[in-house]
Amino acid sequence: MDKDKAQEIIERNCEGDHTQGILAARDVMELLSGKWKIQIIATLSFDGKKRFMDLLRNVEGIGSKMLSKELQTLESNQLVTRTVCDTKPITVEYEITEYGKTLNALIAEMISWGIEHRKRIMS
Amino acid sequence: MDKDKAQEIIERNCEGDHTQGILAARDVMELLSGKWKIQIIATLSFDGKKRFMDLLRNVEGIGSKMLSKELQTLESNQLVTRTVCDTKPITVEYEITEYGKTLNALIAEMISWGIEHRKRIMS
DNA sequence: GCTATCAGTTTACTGAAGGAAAGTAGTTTC
DNA sequence: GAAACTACTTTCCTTCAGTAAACTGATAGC
Repeated sequence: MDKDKAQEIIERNCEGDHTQGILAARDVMELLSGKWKIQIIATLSFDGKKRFMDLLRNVEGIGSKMLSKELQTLESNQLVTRTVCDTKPITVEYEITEYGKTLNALIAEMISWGIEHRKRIMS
Repeated sequence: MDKDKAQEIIERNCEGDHTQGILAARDVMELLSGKWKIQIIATLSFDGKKRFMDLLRNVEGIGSKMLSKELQTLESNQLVTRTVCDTKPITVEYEITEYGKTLNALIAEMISWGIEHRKRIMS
């Protein structure tokens, strides 16, 4: 999203009733709420498909209970897909969906703002 | 942020170690965590400065304890300013800072994604 | 004196988030 | 037959986010 478009969205929300916009932003926060969802989505976005154990190792600090729960809600929101592979022992692959990829711009915005924020905090 | 820049950020994170990016995104989620911060920031961004009671009325559903607590953390993060006015009875004005305004692009991105998401959920 | 407004604080409670560790179930390797 | 790997699930526990309602203390109007 370019700066003019961002400004346009903000301005559209400034005239009169901006309940819808705020509700929409709130939905997004809820969808991505908690300590892990962004990390899981980002990992799958950056590295491509991964198995359960790979995620357990790559998403630093998460436990199996949390990972399993978070993956379920991400799947129910159609942000990732789950594929059982007929290997021995069975493995399960998780991959980000096309829809999940539409979050890239938002995540990129978070990363760039977050990095600037870190710089500000440090100094 | 335009699409190319978003893509560039994502790609930069894809090569090798992307811990910093994920940590930065996590920071942002933490900074904006909870049910109210985005709503408060958005209200102050859209409508300009507001007093405590105005916010209590405008941020739908919030109670005075939460509002007071959230405003304190937003102030400590330099996203809003608090100004006591020498009126009778005293009033306090909250206003978004220049720094807080740099969140506009992120909030706009959330709103636009959220609105598309709502459309998808409805149909 | 009674009520109301302003900007909160205090107390007491509930429910959800999250962590640690053990258990389940199938398969393969030693 | 024991251990190890796969992908979880279950149980138990603690901490924190959030809510409701009462209270504070100053001022102002009726």
